[in-house]
Amino acid sequence: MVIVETEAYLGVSDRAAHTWAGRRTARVEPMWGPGGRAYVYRIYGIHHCLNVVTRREGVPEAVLIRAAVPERWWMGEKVARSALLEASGPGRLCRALGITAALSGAPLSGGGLELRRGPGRGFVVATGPRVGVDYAGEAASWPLRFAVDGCEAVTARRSLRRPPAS
DNA sequence: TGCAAGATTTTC
DNA sequence: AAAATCTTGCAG
Repeated sequence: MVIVETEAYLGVSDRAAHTWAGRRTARVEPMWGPGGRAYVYRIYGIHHCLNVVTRREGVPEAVLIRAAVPERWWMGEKVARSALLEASGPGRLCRALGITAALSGAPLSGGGLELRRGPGRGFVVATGPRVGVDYAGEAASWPLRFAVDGCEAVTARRSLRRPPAS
């Protein structure tokens, strides 16, 4: 799959982050570990969400993976609409990839998960506020969501903006 | 030990 | 627009 939508969560100063104000519980422990590992949590009792821990040990920042598309579609081939949207949304993405909380803390290479640089091809990255964090006060308006502009598998496209024309 | 709320998805 | 569904975190 090729990741097409992400959100950043900025450690202890980000009210929308699970590690806001230095929270450190068993659930978020992988966030506090070294980068390059997964942080997976269950949400609403039903779904799972996958994050990539990004910083060094002790700095709990991560990127939430919200949507991905099949490589074949990304390379221009046609795929069924159901397949295109199979990993659209953080919960569906985890279900499509078989990711559960059991993988929280696992390395993103060699540990059952494989994350690598995708085929970058002159796409436009749109930005906007993060989804579902209205409770986070000012942080709710921070433009920390990033997505491939115009991609149908990207969620909540209404709130996304293209970068200023160059 | 109990309860309110949630980084969502699906259906009415 | 609202339910489904249950874990986490915090209060007591």
